Amino acid sequence: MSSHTDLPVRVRFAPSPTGPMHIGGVRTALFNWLFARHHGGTFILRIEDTDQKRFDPDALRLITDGLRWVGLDWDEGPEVGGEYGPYIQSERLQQYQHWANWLVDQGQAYRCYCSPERLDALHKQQESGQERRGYDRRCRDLTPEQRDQLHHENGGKYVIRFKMPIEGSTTVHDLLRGDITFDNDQLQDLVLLKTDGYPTYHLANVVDDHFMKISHILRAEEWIPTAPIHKNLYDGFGWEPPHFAHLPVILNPSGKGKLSKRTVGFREGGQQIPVRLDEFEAGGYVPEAIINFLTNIGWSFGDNREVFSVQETIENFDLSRVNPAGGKFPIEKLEWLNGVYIRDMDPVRLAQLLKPILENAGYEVNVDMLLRAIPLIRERIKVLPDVIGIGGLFFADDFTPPARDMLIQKGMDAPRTKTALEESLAALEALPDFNAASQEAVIRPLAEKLGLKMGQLLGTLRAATTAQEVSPPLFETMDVLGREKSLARIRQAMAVVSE
RNA sequence: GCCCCCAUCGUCUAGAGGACCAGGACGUGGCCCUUUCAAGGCUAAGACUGGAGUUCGAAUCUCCAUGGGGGCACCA
Repeated sequence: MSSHTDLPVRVRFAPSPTGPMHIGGVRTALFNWLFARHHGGTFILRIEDTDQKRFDPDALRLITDGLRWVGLDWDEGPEVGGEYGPYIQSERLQQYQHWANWLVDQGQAYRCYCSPERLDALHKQQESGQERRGYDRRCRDLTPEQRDQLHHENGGKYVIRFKMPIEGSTTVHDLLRGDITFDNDQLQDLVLLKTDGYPTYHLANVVDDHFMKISHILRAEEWIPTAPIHKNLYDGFGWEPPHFAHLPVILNPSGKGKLSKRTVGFREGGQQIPVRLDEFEAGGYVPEAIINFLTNIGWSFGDNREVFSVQETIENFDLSRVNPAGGKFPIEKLEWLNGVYIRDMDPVRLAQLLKPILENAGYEVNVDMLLRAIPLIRERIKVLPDVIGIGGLFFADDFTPPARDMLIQKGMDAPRTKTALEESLAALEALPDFNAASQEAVIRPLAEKLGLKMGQLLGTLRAATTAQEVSPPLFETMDVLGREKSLARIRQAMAVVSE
């Protein structure tokens, strides 16, 4: 065990409840979870609802449902409790207020009376010129008289800002990248406590990570610039900071920038790709494929394998195999992997997943028949909804026969097609046992007798019984369909060709 | 504008100084199988961003350039 895991491993996934789960968030959660499970540690879910403006009351449920759907269970957090709770930040406000004021008392933080309007004006001015961005520290060194005056002018409203060191530099150790050093004059006097009494992310994060005894912070790369800020906060409190590792971001597959729900990615051809976890679910991706896929972005198994179970991933997971470089979202690979998992899935479970999709498409689903059809259709399905196009034929009660063009194969005409159908019908009707093997035994010789190529005869029959250009093989299809339906469809086809 | 991170086939990646004329996977092309479509098997094309160093030796170390990404809120 490496030195950074000497302490009990406690990691957290700390989403903000502002909307649906994003696939990038799922990846962050997954890596935390894998790390915890590998080290026999604790995986904590913490809800960072400190922004009242962006709060979405549905988001908590979307997060917990999403995590459960992909199989990421948490040991402490909402719904499960734990001894370091509460795990929802809005229920911990006194904590943050206490520690913000503690810093003020220590002279490490100060009350700032600058209005949002003044700050806006300041930022606008900075953006148009060459000046340094950020707060100008106007309230950092006020005299008691100035402070009293501003306090009155503002009706007692203020925020608490941290006194960032101005000189020197701050070095943060990242487990994936080594030391990262920032000049302190680049750091801001960030707000710790807002006017409404809520903490900012920075304060809440540091206080909670400390009191929840978080050992490792595994978060996305976009947080690197806040690491020195947090380091200084830990120093200010006199607390030992956790270990940091910043995970690479997932980039848009074709567009620019990171994959986000705000800049949705588009595949070649303008097709939209899923970004939110519920979109993946609706799109017919299965959880184990999504998990396997996500582990292959930014991490690799160690040998040349691409397909492996969650259990194997847990056994193998190691931060040293995380690739610090960000990468694009390889959606084609997920489609392939999804197909792999569908082909490998327990038929009963696959049937459970497929049934509602077929029903939503208007089919009445007989589960026995679905179970028998699954071996025929599963290897033709990449995403679950593909079942409609490839397997709907088994459940069509009022079957619509194919058009003449589909029935009449290459090199054939209507009369010959009609003859072929009639002869086939007669041969099939005479079968005492209607199964794939017996059908094949009479149809194959029939092709020769009629002077047709195998592809022509079978093509016509396949069109007749499936009405699909693409379908499972003929004999197995008729076998599952049964004598009655198969023969009825051939008769329907004869009528079409006779017209 | 300033700061930070990253850099191997189209894409996801293996590679932690000699084992690399760089391996795997997806995708793409070809062939085989074949009643369509898949699945499967075989196969082909395809990359170390550039330049200086260090070294007997560099995809691997250092620096610079370039490119890509992230950040600079009373959002997280």
